[in-house]
Amino acid sequence: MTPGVKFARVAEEGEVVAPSRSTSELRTDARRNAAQILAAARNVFGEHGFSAPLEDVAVAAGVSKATIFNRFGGRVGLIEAVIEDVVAAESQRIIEHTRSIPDVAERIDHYLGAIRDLQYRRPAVNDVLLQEYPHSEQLLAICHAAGEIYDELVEAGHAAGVLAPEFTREDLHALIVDNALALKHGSRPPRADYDRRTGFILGGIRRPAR
Amino acid sequence: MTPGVKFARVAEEGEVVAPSRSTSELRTDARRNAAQILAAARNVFGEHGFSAPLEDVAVAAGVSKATIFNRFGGRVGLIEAVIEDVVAAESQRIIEHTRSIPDVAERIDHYLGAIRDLQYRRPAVNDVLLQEYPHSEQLLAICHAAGEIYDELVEAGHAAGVLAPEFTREDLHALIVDNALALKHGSRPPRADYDRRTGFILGGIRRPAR
DNA sequence: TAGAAACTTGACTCGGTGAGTCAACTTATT
DNA sequence: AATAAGTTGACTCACCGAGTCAAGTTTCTA
Repeated sequence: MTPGVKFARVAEEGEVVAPSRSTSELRTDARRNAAQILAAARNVFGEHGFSAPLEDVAVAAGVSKATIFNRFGGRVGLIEAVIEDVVAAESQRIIEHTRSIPDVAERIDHYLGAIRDLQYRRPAVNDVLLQEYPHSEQLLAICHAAGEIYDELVEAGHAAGVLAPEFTREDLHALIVDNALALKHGSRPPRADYDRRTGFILGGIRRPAR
Repeated sequence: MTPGVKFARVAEEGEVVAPSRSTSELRTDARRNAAQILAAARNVFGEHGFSAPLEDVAVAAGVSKATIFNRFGGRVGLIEAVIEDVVAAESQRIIEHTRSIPDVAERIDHYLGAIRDLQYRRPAVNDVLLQEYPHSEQLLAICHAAGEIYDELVEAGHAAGVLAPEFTREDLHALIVDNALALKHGSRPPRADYDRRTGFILGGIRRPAR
């Protein structure tokens, strides 16, 4: 294959074009390497964020860095291939669960706690929040979903009188982004301290139910 | 003069050694340049923090970068020459004023507001907080003073029951450091938003007086 | 006012890090 | 075993500001 931009796509189940040999045109060793790279990327990106050196991913996959370029065209392609597993799925789950909580105050408490938990456990989430990486479809979808829940929570919170009336959706966003910056550039505090601080934040923006 | 580590000290008033020609051994052009560099450094560091390129300081001073090395030996020397004006004086003033407030709750509110104000106006403060620059005497003095007032405020706040009982001095430090990180690496919000958020933070850690 | 020392500076080198490339080699496939 | 696909070690490149130095300029002194 001519090396260059036209790198092969990794097998995805429902291959639309070329029905025969459905899963792939790749040679078996190449397919195996691609799978290993994906697995390694999920681990390494999940643990260290999307700015982790590709070299690290390669080593974890037992493969050379060049192979990542052959298969995925570089960092951007690799991120796109794993972002769903590393970030999108979990954040979607949080949003859904949040929506399923009937009590408004609890809903707010839950969302902030869950997001902050995710930020703590998955640095890659912070990379997404800080928009450090290229705007792919998934990225936009995630951000859109987040923007929606911000609005819902803030509006419902005001209506129910359980949120400080002057608290805006921008404040909520800032809260989360500032935390992303602190986690990304600072030292991560012990979990107990972090959770206690989550409590203080909530205490500052919530109001006791009427 | 042989260039190298033994760069000339800029004239300080009370020259202890060499009483004759008290203010300086420097040639007049060198003295003028040094003054311009100091002025430029106060501006540039004050506005962009201590990590601003020395090139920028040089340009602002109407001088070449090499001259900064001749006079101050590099970034560290230059920071030491201006840190008092850029950071130490103002933070000392805040601490003193804070101590002069009789009411504990007001004292806490004032300190947090004033520190956050300083962080917003003077990025260099954040560089100091984040310990990004060499540990000079002044640095240590500033940090020591800050540590003291943390303890005082938290202890007094607990005693008076105006601070959440589980709030620690580490929490206070984290609050301030996280804000430093957000300001340094993120986008600075409009002032009104920033101040509103200061209010939320206080609301989360304070308790109404008995 | 000339000679010497002090001072300045443009144009360099350097350093550390990680992205991205490619010619030569290896392996699967037919 | 021929061929094309795939892999890789070793490279270049870019970045970006710190720090250096030989050559030129200014001040000082006598």
